[in-house]
Amino acid sequence: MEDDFLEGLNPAQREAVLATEGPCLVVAGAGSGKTRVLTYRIAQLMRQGVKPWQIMALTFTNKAAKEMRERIANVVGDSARSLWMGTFHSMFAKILRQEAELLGLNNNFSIYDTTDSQTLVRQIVKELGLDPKVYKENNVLSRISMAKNNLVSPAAYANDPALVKEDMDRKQSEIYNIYSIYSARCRQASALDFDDLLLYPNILFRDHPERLQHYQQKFRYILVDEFQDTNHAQYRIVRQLSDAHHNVCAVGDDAQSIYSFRGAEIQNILNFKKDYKECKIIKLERNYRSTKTIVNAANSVIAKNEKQIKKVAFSEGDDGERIKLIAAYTDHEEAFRVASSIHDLSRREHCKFADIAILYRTNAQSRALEEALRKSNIPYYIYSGLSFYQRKEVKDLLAYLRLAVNPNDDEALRRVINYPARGIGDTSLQHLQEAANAASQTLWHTIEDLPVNPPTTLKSPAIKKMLEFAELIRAQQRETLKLDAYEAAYKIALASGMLAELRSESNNNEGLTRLQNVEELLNSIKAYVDQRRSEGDIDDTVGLTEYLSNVALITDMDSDDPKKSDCVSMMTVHSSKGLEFDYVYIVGLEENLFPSPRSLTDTSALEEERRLFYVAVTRAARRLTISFAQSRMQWGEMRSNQPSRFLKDIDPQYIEMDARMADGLHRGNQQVHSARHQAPSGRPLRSLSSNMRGASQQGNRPPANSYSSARYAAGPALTAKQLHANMAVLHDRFGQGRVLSVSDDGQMAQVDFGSAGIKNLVLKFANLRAAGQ
DNA sequence: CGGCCCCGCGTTTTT
DNA sequence: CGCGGGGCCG
Repeated sequence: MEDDFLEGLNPAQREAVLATEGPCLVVAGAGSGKTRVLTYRIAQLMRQGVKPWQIMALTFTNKAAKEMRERIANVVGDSARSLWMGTFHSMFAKILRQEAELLGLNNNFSIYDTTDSQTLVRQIVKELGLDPKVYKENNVLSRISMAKNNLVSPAAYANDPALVKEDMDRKQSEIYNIYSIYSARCRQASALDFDDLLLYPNILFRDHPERLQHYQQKFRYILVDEFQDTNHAQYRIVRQLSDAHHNVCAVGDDAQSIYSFRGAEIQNILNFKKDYKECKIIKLERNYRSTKTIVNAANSVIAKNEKQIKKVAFSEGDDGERIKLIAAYTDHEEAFRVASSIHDLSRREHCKFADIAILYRTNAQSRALEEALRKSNIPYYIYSGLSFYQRKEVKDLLAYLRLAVNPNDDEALRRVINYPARGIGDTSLQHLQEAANAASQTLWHTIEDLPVNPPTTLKSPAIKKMLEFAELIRAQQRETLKLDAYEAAYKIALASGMLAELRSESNNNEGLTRLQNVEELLNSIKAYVDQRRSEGDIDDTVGLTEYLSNVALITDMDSDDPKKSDCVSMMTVHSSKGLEFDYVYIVGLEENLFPSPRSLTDTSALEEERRLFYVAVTRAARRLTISFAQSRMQWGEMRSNQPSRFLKDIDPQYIEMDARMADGLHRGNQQVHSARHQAPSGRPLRSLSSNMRGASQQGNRPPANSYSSARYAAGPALTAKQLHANMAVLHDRFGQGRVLSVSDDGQMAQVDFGSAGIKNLVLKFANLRAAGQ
């Protein structure tokens, strides 16, 4: 077994696994077995006797962390659980909760998501009487974010002539002021935004050297995945933490750096060898994913970029087919020809839909494609921008939960103080906010203070309603202490009136979906509680605080993969990073779309767009098809565009032309090389055979580990009336059980599931069925 | 206070 | 075209 350990790794991979001491940069091209190297490297460390809690492995997505943890567990077993492995944000949120006191934070701090931050900025802009058109929240927020990423405090911002001048030039001279108020408000509310989760560790290390030293000693080995995507704050954290032992391993691919608009700095990977003088550089250049054609074509594209680490990706696979081009007149036609091609692929080559992906530059492009796939009865799955956790009804319930844990969370309070409607309108809320601002207090404090200190602006009915609301929240706070997260959440959903409100609106499809989403959220909380309990590392209740600190950093990108439901995957190129598919369609290769219009004036932005295209191309394992349309519906009008310059970047020997293009029917595509042409692939769509299920799913997916399958299980769910003690029942997850008792109100039942334990189930969601003999 | 309508605006988005 | 926010009216 010991000897087998490194078997199946190529020399470069092996070197990367074994170079455990000292700084090390692993330049890992697309499909080069990067996760494998990281996994083995960690296993190797543990074989050398390093304890799992001395290793910190940082990723950018929960998904990547989860995948790696599972793979490591396969090699080293249970001890993988003690690794510090996760996203930058979740690892440092955990550390910040431990160090809260030193930083003047509350350890039950809330985490503001982007929407919370936006609302807060909008609110501040309004309060300052500034023009919201000049101070658009995303604009302002990206300035604030930039400042935080670069560790620039509000005071330092105001005193930085360069920053001030930039703002003056853009006629946004008040940004420093908004930033300052924004920070103060977050602090008051005991809330950290995403950037704070990276900023505060830096503050901790700066102001409390003994804590820095502590963590330097603790984390003897640090690994960072996707290093090309680190921003300055993350870079500083890694830099400082590794300063004692110098055991830092950065893994990444500069060619796949596509998040500069979020503050990622490609320089961090490009300069790594300057920053860590004695570092080893290992290049993983063999691509195990794609055909020679695809790898070579991708190389020819990326070669057009100036800024990069020189490397030669190569494939030992088949030559494979040349890249297919589809030239369409309109986006509509493009979509139908892609659908037709997918249909052929499935029928002639019997490939699975799950092995097919359609990638686009912008989410808006999915519409036409959806229509075409639906009409062709091709099942598809859209990785939508709007995640489950961003839906209003889900955020509303989460806001109640946040309040129960941290009532000073002003954004949460603002969100639900009048939902369901309890007669506290905008004006009252505004007056409350003014009073709060005058006293430099949170909304919650101000409400609690109302009996002693009522602002003259608030009328007594409004005050009464606010106090009632406060009592509701206090009651939840008290309850919460005794209950697990699921029980607490369910109580809150009931007591707040949310469930009643949603039920009353569930007579149409939309309303029903909202209700179901909330039920789904409750289910997922239950699943979370159960899972944590089954892991056994939580002895007593898994409370709301625990749950909330996790949920804030989760997106449903992390949950299930569409591969298991055999659907064509549709997503933006950005979301496709890290994934692979046998058959890939990249659509919309047109100027002003891909590359995007904003990138055209700036070389480095254009290089990033090219890297984005490189990412798209390298998702394909076996066959790549690229399409573009002469004109498309954009913002309600037809616009025409030239084929993308990136098509010209592909070495023509790897391209096979669409018949129609080769015939010269297409005008304005002189930039695209002609090539030997083949039989036409753009046959018109006929009505397609329809024994496939056209069950397209979209958006609105349940979170991971949810019981979503329960709803589709056979047999009607049992109601309280049908249940009696000792009755045998079936549960989708716990299996067969025996009813012990039903609660008086008929809402809950206690069921003994034998080895799975005795569970208190809420009948409405438990979906119990009679155990058939 | 709350609902409805109209206007403005519109990349990408791991956390 | 489709969404969200602000304004206006009941």
